[in-house]
Amino acid sequence: MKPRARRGGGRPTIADVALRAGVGAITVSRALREPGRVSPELRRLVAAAVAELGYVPDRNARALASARADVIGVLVPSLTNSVFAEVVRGIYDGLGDSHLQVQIGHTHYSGLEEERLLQVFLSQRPSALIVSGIDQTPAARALLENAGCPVVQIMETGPDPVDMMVGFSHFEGGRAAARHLAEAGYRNIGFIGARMDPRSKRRLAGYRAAMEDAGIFDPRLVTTTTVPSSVSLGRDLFREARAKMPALDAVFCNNDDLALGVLFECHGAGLAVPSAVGIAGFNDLEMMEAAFPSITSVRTHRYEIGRLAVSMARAAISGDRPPQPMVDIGFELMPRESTKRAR
Amino acid sequence: MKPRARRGGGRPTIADVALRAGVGAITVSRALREPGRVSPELRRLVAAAVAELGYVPDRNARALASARADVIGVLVPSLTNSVFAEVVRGIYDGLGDSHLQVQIGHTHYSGLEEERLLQVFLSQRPSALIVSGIDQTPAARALLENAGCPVVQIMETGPDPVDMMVGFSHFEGGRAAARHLAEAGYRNIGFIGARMDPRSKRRLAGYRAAMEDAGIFDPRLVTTTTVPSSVSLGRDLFREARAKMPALDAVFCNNDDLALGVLFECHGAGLAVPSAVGIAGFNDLEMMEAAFPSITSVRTHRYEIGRLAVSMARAAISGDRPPQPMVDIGFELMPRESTKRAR
DNA sequence: TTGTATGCGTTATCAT
DNA sequence: ATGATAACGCATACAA
Repeated sequence: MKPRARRGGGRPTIADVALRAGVGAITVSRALREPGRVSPELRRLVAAAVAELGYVPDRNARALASARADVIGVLVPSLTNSVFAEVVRGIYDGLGDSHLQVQIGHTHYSGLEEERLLQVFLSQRPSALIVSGIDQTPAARALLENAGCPVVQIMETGPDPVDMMVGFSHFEGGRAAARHLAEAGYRNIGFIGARMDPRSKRRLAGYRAAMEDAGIFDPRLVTTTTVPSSVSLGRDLFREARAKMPALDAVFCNNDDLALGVLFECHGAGLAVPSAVGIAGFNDLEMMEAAFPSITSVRTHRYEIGRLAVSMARAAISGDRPPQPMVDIGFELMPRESTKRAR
Repeated sequence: MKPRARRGGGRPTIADVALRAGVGAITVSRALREPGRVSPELRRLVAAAVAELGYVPDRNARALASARADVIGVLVPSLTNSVFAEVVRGIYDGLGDSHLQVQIGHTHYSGLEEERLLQVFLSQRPSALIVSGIDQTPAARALLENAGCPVVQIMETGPDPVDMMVGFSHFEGGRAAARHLAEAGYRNIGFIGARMDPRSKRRLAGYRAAMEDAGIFDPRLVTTTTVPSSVSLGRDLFREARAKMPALDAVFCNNDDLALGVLFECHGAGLAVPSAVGIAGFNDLEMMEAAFPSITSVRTHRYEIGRLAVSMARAAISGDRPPQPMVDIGFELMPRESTKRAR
């Protein structure tokens, strides 16, 4: 039977390299993936042949043969949330010179969407999976447990990790912020929250705990909505909160966007910050320090979470799982002008 | 010879489906990809078998066999820049129900890094490529021209597209902002710019053109740095600009982060906005409208650019290239309080 | 340490 | 419209 024309684009294959180097194809394969298992001499020959031919391994063929794609799947709620944008930056940076590729999926804060994306991702047999939060649906949880690859849950800590975990306690973060406001001398400290995803709810719980500790909790101090967060929403919610509780003299905001909105609303309404109104945010975006007055916030280590998640995943892929499968990376209260109340 | 155990994870394959449906494997393949070429009857049989077995096609095998991955490569400077985060959101949304996956690469504003990523991406034979800007290195340009897949350049318009293009004129955007400030009655209108990537430079050129038209250009009005943009940098640059030109009565900022910084610096220094200082930004982030006073900006249609780029790419993949390979999506000047100078 | 034979799951080619 | 067969390029299993 007559040999057919090659279907591929004529790119050099591993066989071409092997021929050129005068070795077997498998030796080329090994020299590229596990250089330690090939003699230095052959390794050199292979490297030379690769360079001369401009050989680039075909990822698709590799994935098919090994039943494993060099892909790390990442599930985040949204990339326009700059907090997750920074997590993703940390993830990319954590990749370093590995041949791993990142595949990002947006859950849009939906557990069902997370489930669906998990199915899609899993169908490619990723090398590892990074998912946001600890509130997966039971189905998603089952998928993760049977993923057959390392899994890292990020942004939060909690009991019962699927596999590995890097994050911090949003409850404690919320509590620290509220406690700070109370200690600064504010008495009617409101909570303003948008979107109210699970992490926001835990911040609210932390706020409540601190308020109850100080004996100054009042449910009317809490103003939330499921609407996505924005600066203008911060203005709106603050107006709403003040209408409900005119005595309000401070607010802890769900996140920094809202806090910025509150600051602008105060400017607009002629309310002095921090003397008439204290403001605290969450996440400590860069602008908090630059605002006038500068805004108190809870710094979260988003970039580091991304980096660490990848490094744990890579370790697990390599077979040496981190001794510490669960890392609480903490947070840091950043007290600033916006909560310096004159007593 | 004895049959070996299956290497794969035991997932049903196309052969299993074919057996179950009582058809050939290729018919299953076709029924899934080009239903129109399979008789309705067999199509039904195949669909049933797929459902019963829970068959999911193996992307890797598909990519290997067809020499084409269902991946659309996207190259952006950075994801922490919220402008590009929104572009990417548009891209994902534009995917709709297609089976395409997105692969994102960060060039970090480096032409060389863009070249490198292009090599990596190309090695997977993507279905399409979306790249940012029009300032590719000659090598990158050559790679794109020989990519063998549709290419969309985004964010800018310009002569000589590689293939397709969606964007707007940064020159005209900069010119419109500067002209607006001049028409508002400001005389000593500064330009503040960070990073100064090619697009920023074109905005600067637009600013200069408008200033020269008005006969009020002075090189000392321009303050730039290659440092990445941030709110605090906006404060610093504005201080620097004022030190250089005490008569400064307005600034057009490279982007909204800087503009916000200028606003805060004015607040801190007791400079009234817009009466003492006019401020205009670029991109029109959500917070511009919510700021106090609200900040004039040039609205750019980032999300739409992402959506459109994908829809053009998808059309080209399907063989029907858009009649209009080059789309200028425009921009919109958003005049606000920050430039309402009392004459 | 190196090589041989074989399989990975799918699609392109060609024939019917 | 449907099917048989041969790639696709690489990695696994096993032998040497």
